[in-house]
Amino acid sequence: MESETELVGRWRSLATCYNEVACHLDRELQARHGLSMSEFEALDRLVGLQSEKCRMQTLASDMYLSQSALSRTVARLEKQGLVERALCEFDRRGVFVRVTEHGRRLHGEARETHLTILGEHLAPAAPPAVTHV
Amino acid sequence: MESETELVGRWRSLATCYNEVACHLDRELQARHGLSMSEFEALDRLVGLQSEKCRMQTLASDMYLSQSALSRTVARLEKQGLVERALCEFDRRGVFVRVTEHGRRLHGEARETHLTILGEHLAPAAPPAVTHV
DNA sequence: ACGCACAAGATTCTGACGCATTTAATGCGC
DNA sequence: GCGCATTAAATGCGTCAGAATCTTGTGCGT
Repeated sequence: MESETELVGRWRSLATCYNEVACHLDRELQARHGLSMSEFEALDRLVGLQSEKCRMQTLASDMYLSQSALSRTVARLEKQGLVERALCEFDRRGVFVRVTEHGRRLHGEARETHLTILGEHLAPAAPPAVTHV
Repeated sequence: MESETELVGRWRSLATCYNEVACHLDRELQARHGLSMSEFEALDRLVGLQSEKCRMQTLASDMYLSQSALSRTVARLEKQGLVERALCEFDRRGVFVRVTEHGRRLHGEARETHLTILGEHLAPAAPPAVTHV
């Protein structure tokens, strides 16, 4: 069993750590590639897929984004020419999202930044020998 | 050294975990006490202080909030009668924030919810082997 | 073929944040 | 005492997220 104080402490460090990384990630991705964190993540997941197309829904549930937020995120990506929306011919309610060549290229560049930032700001918390402060 | 994949994996689980907890926290605090996460945190820190008053600045730097966000958060809390702003007589630029009785009472109630949610959603994520989903 | 319940996305509305700017007060040099 | 750089906090503005709502399309029952 764990004391309430420890529980709260764990939560606070988790939050601090997350915010720290998220903040740097967002700032750098924006500065160097003009991408927000959500935009990068969407791109990242799309590129990581086997199939080249993906339904909106699928993406939304994978990412921690509401359906409406994803819709707008994809809209922004589309406006930048990084992804394309394509209607599904079999079920015209459905919308497929596909990364464009430009999107792939930008993702490749942004991935470097992403990894760098993670390395810099996430690493120190890593070691399994948890010297719990 | 750690593989890139692991690094990204660690980041994703950190993010998922944080979002999971934050989402539940926010939802429950809002539903049961009408407080947002930032509002609760501000209240929590204020109540936890030795002295009963605190400068805006101090609060802002403790919390992961920008100065402007804090200003607005305190404004909301004030509107609900949970805190009061008071001018500092020695440095009239400064503003003190103080929890009201009402604020203390609500904080006491919300703290229970806070702890419950943390217990439910933070605890299981502790082990380093994060079995995602 | 028609109607109706339901599903996928888009859209609208509201609220919060960050950035940049503004207002007001301090204190330092002269 | 008077200007000027600096600091504390507030505020206008643009952007983004979530909730609720709207639109369009599907598929089933008759």
